[in-house]
Amino acid sequence: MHIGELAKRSGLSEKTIRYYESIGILPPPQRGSNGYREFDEQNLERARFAAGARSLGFSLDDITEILAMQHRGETPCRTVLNLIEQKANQIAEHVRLLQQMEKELRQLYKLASNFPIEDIDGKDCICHLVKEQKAG
Amino acid sequence: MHIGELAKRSGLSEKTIRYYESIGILPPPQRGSNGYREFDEQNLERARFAAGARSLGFSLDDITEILAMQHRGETPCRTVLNLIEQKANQIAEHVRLLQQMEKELRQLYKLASNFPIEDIDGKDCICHLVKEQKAG
DNA sequence: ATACACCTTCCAGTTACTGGAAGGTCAAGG
DNA sequence: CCTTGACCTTCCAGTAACTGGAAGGTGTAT
Repeated sequence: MHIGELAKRSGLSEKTIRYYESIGILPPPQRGSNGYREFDEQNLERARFAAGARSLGFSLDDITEILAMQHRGETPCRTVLNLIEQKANQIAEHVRLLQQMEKELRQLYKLASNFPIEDIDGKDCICHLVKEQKAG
Repeated sequence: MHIGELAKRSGLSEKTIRYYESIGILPPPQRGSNGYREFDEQNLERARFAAGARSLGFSLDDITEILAMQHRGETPCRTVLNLIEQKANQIAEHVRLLQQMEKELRQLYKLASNFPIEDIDGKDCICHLVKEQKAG
């Protein structure tokens, strides 16, 4: 299959497929006499693995490592399992921070809504509130 | 004050201060006879505003725009107010996606924990689960 | 004299792509 | 034969927001 079909079936864009090839996540495929890339089912598997792992939040470095392990004949499953747990924990922490941030923004909004909106230099300007944010 | 003190008092790193100067978020400051940057309280204000806005999740583009409005003598407050609301909504959506992702990862982890961990090619390998993720 | 912190510039790298230019290939229609 | 349009190619540059590091000057204390 050509790159367009692989893109459709794997969920990656054509650009991304070429990019992944350039950084070694996908192997250089066969080429037709016209220079077009020719992909087989194995390429599709690999592309789908990459797409799935990315959509779970794994970095390209993680993916490279997992694929390299497979290539060396090692079983990456335990590694993947560990990565999954790590990633889930990282996300939980990330969510915590974002929720904190959202709360602050909503509070700021509430506070600021009562302010004279044209007061550019006054202490009641929103910009002054923003300044207090972290480095009060 | 020199860059080190500004860094401490604003919460930005020295690198970041130079970077902000290079892209116009901070103005080119006075220089001492030795070439060292000399900052005043106004620079500190501006740096704090930038730090506060960044910590609320605003982009440097947002910040540039707000500062430019101030510079033009416009009152950025209404714009800032709108941005705050927008940003809060974006974050809420982001959180929703991340939580979905975390849920998927935890499910995957649970599922995978029961699998024979050394099964590299079998259908029960974690890697096969990962592949099903988006492009099943 | 030398150690040390502090400052300078500049270049390159990070992450994961995306956009666009300039051009070759293939099949169908007129 | 020509054109249109979809599909493919390569390469270069840009994104966001910095960070790291090299190579070197400055200020102060011992």
